[in-house]
Amino acid sequence: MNGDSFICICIFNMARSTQTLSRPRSVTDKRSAILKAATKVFAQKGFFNSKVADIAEKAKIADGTVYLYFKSKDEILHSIFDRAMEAFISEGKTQLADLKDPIEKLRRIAELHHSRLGSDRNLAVVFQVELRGSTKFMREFSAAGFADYLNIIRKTIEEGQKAKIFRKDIKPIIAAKIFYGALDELVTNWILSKKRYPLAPMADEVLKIFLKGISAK
Amino acid sequence: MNGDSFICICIFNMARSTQTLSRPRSVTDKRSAILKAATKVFAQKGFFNSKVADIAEKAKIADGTVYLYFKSKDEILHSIFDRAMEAFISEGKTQLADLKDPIEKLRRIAELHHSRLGSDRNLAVVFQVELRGSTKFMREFSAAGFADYLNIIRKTIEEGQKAKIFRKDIKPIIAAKIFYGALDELVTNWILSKKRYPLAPMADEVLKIFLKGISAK
Amino acid sequence: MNGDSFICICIFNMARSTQTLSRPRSVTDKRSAILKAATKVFAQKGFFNSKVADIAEKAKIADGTVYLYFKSKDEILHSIFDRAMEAFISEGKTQLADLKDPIEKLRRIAELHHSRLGSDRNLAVVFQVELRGSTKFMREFSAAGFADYLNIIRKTIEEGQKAKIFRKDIKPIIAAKIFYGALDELVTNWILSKKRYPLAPMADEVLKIFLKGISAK
Amino acid sequence: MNGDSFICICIFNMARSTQTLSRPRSVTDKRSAILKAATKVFAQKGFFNSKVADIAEKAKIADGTVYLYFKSKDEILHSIFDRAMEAFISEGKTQLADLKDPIEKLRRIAELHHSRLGSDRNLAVVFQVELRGSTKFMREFSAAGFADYLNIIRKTIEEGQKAKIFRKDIKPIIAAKIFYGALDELVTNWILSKKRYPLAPMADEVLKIFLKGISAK
DNA sequence: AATGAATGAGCATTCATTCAT
DNA sequence: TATGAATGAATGCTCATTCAT
Repeated sequence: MNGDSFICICIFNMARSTQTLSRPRSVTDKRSAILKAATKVFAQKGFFNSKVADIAEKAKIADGTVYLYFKSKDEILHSIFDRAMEAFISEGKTQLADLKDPIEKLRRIAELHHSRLGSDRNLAVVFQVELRGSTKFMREFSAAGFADYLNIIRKTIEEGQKAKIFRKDIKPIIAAKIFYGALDELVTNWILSKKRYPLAPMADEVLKIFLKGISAK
Repeated sequence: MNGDSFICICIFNMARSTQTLSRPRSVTDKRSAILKAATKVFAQKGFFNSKVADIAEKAKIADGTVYLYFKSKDEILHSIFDRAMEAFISEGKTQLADLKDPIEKLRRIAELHHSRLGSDRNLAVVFQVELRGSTKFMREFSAAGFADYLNIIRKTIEEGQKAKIFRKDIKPIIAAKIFYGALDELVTNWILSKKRYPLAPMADEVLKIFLKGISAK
Repeated sequence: MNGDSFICICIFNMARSTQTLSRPRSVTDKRSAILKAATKVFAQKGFFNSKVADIAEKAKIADGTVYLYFKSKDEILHSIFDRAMEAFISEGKTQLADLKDPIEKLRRIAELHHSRLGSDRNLAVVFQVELRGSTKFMREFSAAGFADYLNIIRKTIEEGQKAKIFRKDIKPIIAAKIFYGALDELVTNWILSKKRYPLAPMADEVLKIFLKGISAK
Repeated sequence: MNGDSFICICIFNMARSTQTLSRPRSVTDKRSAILKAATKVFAQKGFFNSKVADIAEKAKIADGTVYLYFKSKDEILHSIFDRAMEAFISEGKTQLADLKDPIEKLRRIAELHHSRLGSDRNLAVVFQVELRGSTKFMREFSAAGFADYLNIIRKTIEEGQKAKIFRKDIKPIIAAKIFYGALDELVTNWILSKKRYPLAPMADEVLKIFLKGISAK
């Protein structure tokens, strides 16, 4: 299943890049500008309270132009997710490729999770808050990249079990969700907090508990 | 004039209480019916896509009647949260009152968390999905009952640390968030899953990992 | 202030007494209370911005009770006009009855016009502003008591013409409108002015100009 | 104050015309079309009973388009008044500029007043009836152009007094209101009358009486 | 007569989307 | 491609009126 997903993503990336490369740079730039503007606007006002006109203004284009790049307001939200998730998973795989130790892998995942979202607050807000504003989106979200992400964690846990580093009495898929949930909650708290603090160090706290929690010793 | 008013008010109050006593059921029922209907509608369509008319229809009342019990559509969402959170925390405190062992307390919290949400899917959807659709609400949410909830967990962890059952090198407030995040993620997954499975057993999985993770041994 | 109102009501009741006597006192009182409350509310907020509930509250009765005395919100406005106009014309006729000199009659009319409206600001506001908010009402208004009022003035002018006191080259009906318009405008100005000054003395100014204007000399 | 207003109006007109000229004709036309349609609709149904949709329909545009030109239904009413009053006063000043004799000036004012309103019944209805439907508007109305108008009349009367043509025992500002009130009442009567007759000749009747009334002789 | 909870028609305004230029 | 004026469907909320008690 993991293999499948991997292939899937690869194909997807290829398809994407083909598309992207064949377009003049300005096209990509404008598309990017819209996504960036939308991320900011959605983060500030929320998806439902954001007007397409706000996005267009922030992207310094006319309202109608948005529709040359996206079919609808909904699609913009999707694209934000797609683009970020794609980059995220792709970078995750790259970073995990040279690691063997499951513990190190989980550490890398946690660090990546928090450093990524911690470095782009707007994106984080959209991920933690806006993407969850509708069951409709959540299902698609869940079905798409998110499942891939969970699978990477799950496989790592399974590897650890095979290597007798991790307990065998835990279910890898559930443990993966627990791991993800813990990381996720800290991001959400970070976003909603009035205090501004670095997110990255939080990853350690999760690891401290989770790794001991699933340790075979 | 003062005397008159006084009598007036007395009569008025009496009238009120008579009325209220003879009617409490219908008033309460109607309010409840609206909340129940709204929970269902919000769970199905999402808050922003739900019309007040939908709620009224499901509650079998006229549109305008909704506004005799709630000031706005927003207030309905708030009330759903308030009522559920209040009941949740109140029951939590009751159930924890007779427990001494921090481990048992955390177990009880986890079980309660999952059994409560697991027994009312609509409410769970609203909690997991709709309440997070806006930073605005999330902040209020966070500021209100949610903080109480986290505090209960945090204190329990602190107790465990004092009793030398739990590790001292973890920060209770962060550990509390991790615990909550883990439980929460399983609820979200349960909601979004196409498969229908009981939520309650998931609590054990969280406990298995978390308790070992924070154990002093 | 309480005393004033009381006298006011007494006068009013006397005028109405034919109708009124056949009804139990409480009925009349409640009807009056509603009209008084409505006059105040309409004067403050304007007819269209006034709620029936506001009127009921000010009259210290239940919303529904209003409809035991008036068929609709519109009818309340009508009744305010009818009652006041009736009282006004009736008093006018009484006061003019013992006068022979057309000049004295016009003087009496002008004084009455300004003293009446000048002594009840709320009523004046309703008369000058609210009653004119709809052509629909204006036509009925025009058709009803207002025509009577104009006729009294017109006849007086005609008398003066016959007595060779007033010019014959003016059309009585138009002169009557001019006289009325002049008086009316001063009332409107008085109402809208931020300054508070007595209205009654204004009548003299109108008379000074108008009487000379129509004088035969 | 009169001088100031004059300059003010001039500047305003210049600014207006610059703007207007730089816009494509269609923009101006659409704005005008809305105002014209609104005047008609308000005249027929009254402001509060008119729907924005009615105006849009009559102007042959979509409902939403109204809001590209006006911020609210209220603003439409204001604009009708502003535009008409501006044109009215501006034309009045022009026409009075070459006249010296105060009597001639008053004659011109009266004629202009009646010929203007007499030539656009819908506008007249809005002016006489709708604009007076709320104290709120009346105050603004009174504060704005209306005061200018009264001042023009007042100054003319003062000139006449200085020239010893008019009586010195009348207060110019009150006389101005009387003159205005007389003209105004005839307009209102004309509007409400079921008979259709020319309004303009009425001006003479007012002049006949008023000029004799304030004459020094 | 009196109440006031319930009704439901009614409407200003917004904003995603389209399309003529 | 890009524009932005125009569209018109969509909806939360109000409030005059009714009616069961």
